Amino acid sequence: MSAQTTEFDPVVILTNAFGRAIAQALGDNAGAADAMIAPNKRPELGDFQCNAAMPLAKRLGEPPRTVASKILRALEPVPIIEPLTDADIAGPGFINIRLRPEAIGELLAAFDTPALGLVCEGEPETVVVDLCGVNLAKQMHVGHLRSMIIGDALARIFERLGNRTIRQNHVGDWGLPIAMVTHKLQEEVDSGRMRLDAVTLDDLDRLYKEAQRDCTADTRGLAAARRWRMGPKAEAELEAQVTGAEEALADAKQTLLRLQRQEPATVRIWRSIADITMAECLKVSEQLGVRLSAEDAAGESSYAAELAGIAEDLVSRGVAEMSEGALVVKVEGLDQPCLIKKSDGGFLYATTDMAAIRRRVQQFGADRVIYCVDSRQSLHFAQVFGAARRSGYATKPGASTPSRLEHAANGMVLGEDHRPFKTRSGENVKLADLISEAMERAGNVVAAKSRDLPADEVAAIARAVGVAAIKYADLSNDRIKDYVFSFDRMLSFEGNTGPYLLYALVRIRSIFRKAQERGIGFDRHAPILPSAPAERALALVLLRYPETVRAAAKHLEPHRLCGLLYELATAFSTFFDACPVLASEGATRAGRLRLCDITARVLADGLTTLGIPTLERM
RNA sequence: GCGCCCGUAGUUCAGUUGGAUAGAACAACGGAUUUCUAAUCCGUCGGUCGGAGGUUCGAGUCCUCCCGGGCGCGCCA
Repeated sequence: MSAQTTEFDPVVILTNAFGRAIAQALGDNAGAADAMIAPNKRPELGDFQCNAAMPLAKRLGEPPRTVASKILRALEPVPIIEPLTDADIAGPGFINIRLRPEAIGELLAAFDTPALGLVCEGEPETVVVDLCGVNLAKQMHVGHLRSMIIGDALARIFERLGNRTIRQNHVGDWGLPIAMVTHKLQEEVDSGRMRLDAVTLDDLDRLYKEAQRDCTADTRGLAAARRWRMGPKAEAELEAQVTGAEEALADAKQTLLRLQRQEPATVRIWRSIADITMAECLKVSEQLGVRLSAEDAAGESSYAAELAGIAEDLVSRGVAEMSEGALVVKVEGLDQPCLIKKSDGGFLYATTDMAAIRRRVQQFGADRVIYCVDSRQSLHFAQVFGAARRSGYATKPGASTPSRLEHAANGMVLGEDHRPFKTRSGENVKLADLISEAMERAGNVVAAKSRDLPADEVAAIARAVGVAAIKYADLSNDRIKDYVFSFDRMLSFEGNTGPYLLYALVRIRSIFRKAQERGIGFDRHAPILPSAPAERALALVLLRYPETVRAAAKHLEPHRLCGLLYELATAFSTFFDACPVLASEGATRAGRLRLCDITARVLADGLTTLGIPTLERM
């Protein structure tokens, strides 16, 4: 497949050519040696380099430069490169490779298709992406930000590569904490203090915290008061608190039972809580340009009816066993087993996750399930994945091996003080507030820089710039690491930021607008003849696009694509500065226009693949 | 106590399967605009890659130990 004449990726062409040369020169001794072709570390020496001679030399017991020389003698002519001689062997045995100038234009022309080199390889897979994970009755905060942004980007990357994706929002909508707040809201409504149709998410957030507090008995405080003889008044107060908490907890448990029995009055309250929370969640998704719909929500409640059956199934097949009164599934390689059922008969979130895996793999047909969740859950997922594989829930009907279950763990969002991102008073920052602040700040900058644009367009630009800033700042960092959130840095519009990428794109758009104004036509088949260093450099970055998208998918790392797009924007900016497009003439102008067009399409495609909005002007 | 993750320039971050002289950006300083958006470009300055051993022709990358930071560790979700 890679030997097609339409191949545009010089790495692939060189890998094949050098692979054949290695096999011919060194025979079986070389085995299936990789040609180790890479972009040249030192551009002044060449465009690419072959690093294969050194490891082969070790295996063959010959000096590496001798091996390199043999490879070169066995190398059949490669049309895209300048002829190689021993003079191109450098250092311990690097082979420096330089593309012919015309070849770069030809490769780029082969790359210049609507698909931009990204065709589906092999069978498309069904990929389930678990993202967002919002909890009922709680404001969304920065903790959800990364899961949503990274999850959406990964889903888009898989879609771009031709796979079928299913987004799943594993909503925390079940269990005792939800019952607590349901009960609390019921009390507020019953007493007439609140009207169900006027409840806001802020109200729920407050009630949630109050319910938590109501249900937490201060038994340690009471014990301490008795031990230190703090007086009858203090003891009585604490006793009343503990009694009250026990009652509240009992009420909550009753509410949970009523929910499980689907009692209409209780379900009505719960449904309101769910509706209010999900409306906010979808609003935030929409603002951020995260593709997440109401249909993608599969809450814990949707699995509740399956849990008992799962426990029975696991016991009957000998997968689960009793341990210290609880039902567990032991997982090879882990000290702690996966807890399926508490000694009091209740189920845990691991049980729900097992049910989710079963549905995703066996019902949805997932070949891969990717969890975009906080890295703190890594032990939990190791347990659940292990238990799911053991139980067969992770295996598609008729398949012989389990589907791939992967935790795309993300680090935390930190404030500039390197502590978890909070408000000054120590509260979680509401995601809605964070987004509106980004847009407001972006609006200030846009209004200051783009005075000649109409007000409504400025507002639209500000929204796009704010979202691009937030999302690019998140995506361009290594997913696994904590990252430091800074409005000033992400909106500075300088350096490695979302706005910088957008700026590169709008500058290209502007060239084409000007071209049209001046009656300069665009020939999308014009020969590309990169002669200036900036043109060569830009072309070589463009050719790396498809492989970079694939690498981002392979490693579940969107920041690889961010890095390439930043390099592309930088290469274009340098080109823009050094190579006049419209002021040039003839073939040069036509070729440069086409180079601009391809650059704009790759930039836009890359940004869209990451879920970052694009712009015509800014 | 056990486990996982992280440690790279003053700051924020890249660094591909182990490949040449570890790269950007910000900050600081100096330049560039009668020309397509200067929200830009070019240059200068800045590093014992947490430390010590080891494997290797070659280590930021792999192994061992140590230091520092974060997170997690059966009946919460």
